[in-house]
Amino acid sequence: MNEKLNKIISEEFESENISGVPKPTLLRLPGYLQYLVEKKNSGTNQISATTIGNDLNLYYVQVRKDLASIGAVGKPKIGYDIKILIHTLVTFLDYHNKKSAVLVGAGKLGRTLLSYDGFANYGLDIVAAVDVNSDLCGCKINDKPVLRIDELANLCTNLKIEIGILTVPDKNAQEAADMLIKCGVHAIWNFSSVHLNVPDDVIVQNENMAASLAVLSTRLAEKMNRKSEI
Amino acid sequence: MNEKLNKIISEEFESENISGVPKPTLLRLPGYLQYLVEKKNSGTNQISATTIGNDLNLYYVQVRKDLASIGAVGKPKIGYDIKILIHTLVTFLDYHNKKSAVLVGAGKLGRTLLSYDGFANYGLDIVAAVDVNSDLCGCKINDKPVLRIDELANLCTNLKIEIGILTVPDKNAQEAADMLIKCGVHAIWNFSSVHLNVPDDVIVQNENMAASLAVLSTRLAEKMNRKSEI
DNA sequence: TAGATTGTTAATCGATTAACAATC
DNA sequence: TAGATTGTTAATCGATTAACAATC
Repeated sequence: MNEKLNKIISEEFESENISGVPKPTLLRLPGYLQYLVEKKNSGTNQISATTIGNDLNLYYVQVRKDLASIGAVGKPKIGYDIKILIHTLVTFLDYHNKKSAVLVGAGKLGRTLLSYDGFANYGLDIVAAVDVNSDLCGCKINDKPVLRIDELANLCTNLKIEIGILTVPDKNAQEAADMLIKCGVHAIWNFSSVHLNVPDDVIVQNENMAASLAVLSTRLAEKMNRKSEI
Repeated sequence: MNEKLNKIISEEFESENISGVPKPTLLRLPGYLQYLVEKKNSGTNQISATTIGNDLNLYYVQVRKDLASIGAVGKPKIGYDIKILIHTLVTFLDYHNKKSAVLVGAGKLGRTLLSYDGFANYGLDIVAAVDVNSDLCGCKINDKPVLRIDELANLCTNLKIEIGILTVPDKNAQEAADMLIKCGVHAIWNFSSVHLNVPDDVIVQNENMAASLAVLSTRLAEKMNRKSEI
């Protein structure tokens, strides 16, 4: 009994099956989209799972499964209509739908993200940034105002901000997250490397560069090891 | 037969069990380390898997499994010695070992990464950057020289660069990757959003912000949907 | 001692892979 | 028609979860 209770208590919010699609599948979808757009631009109209798999180094059965899971339909012998497939992906990934975001922490990383216009392709619209450092405030970066942190609440309610992008130093991350949540933000894209404690109904997506680097390091160390053994 | 051949051909290089540790486990390890260092700094000497699990919203059995998989040993009733545990993690993640890296593409993102000193904690040493834009070259960013791209080969051989960090625009990513590989780099940390085609013995780690954002978007859309249903 | 906690072995669950029928 | 390709159902594989014995 205690086992089970403990399990429930510590259950991670991170739901595995998002919109009925396995998380690994979801993570591959943007890759398909990116690839398909490129293919379409170079004049391709139809494409088979086999071709996609070959080009992206994925097993073609998996590609087919992934595409089937978001409702894409192809024709035997022909493959998928690339235009329809792109539309299916964009719709599923909700890139059509504009989502407003505020960025907290206008340091180097924050300003870099502010300057990047590519997010629009993913339906993400960073409307403004806030920072504790008043020296940074008042200016505009890439047409987006950097505001004083005490304007966060107004900003969020007036502009119906759904997403907070967290680019503050680690030591301020939890505090900043708490503020965002108090302001009614539904989701946090966390670029700090600390684990955030948030209520169950708030979504946290970690952009975990340390984790990514750890995988790289470990694989590299293993490779060099193998090499020196030979 | 054809099935199997095809499988082998399209097999992704990305090995799942790195150093005998499942990939999901490996991805959690940096989180443990980060947390434990913080705990140690606030005076904790021993810690149990239960406590770690509670604080990081993980099931405590999983924490124990993860720690066991890298050879950490604890004492019943007491838990793990935090100092030893940190050492075990750092050693496993190869953070002690300095790895030289060169950054290709000194645009906004590239310069941001150059300016970030935190990588040293992970054993990553960015020694220099290169760029095609000669206006950017010659200067130093965070004490790291930005060089002309034709100096890449010399740089790599002279300084025994193992890792290439790719922060060029998508359209130049494959070409830049090819150059890095020709220069003998063993691993590429890819910040572009294109799939790189590389030889089997080159490690690619994708820092896939688009994928991360896709997960966020989809979870958010789902949440808002649920909400509007009520 | 008693009970919290580790470590290990078994059961479950989910994703990938395989096999095969349907079809343009 | 023949064969490439899709879509579906079953088998395999691996990670998580559960159960329990060992122990400080």
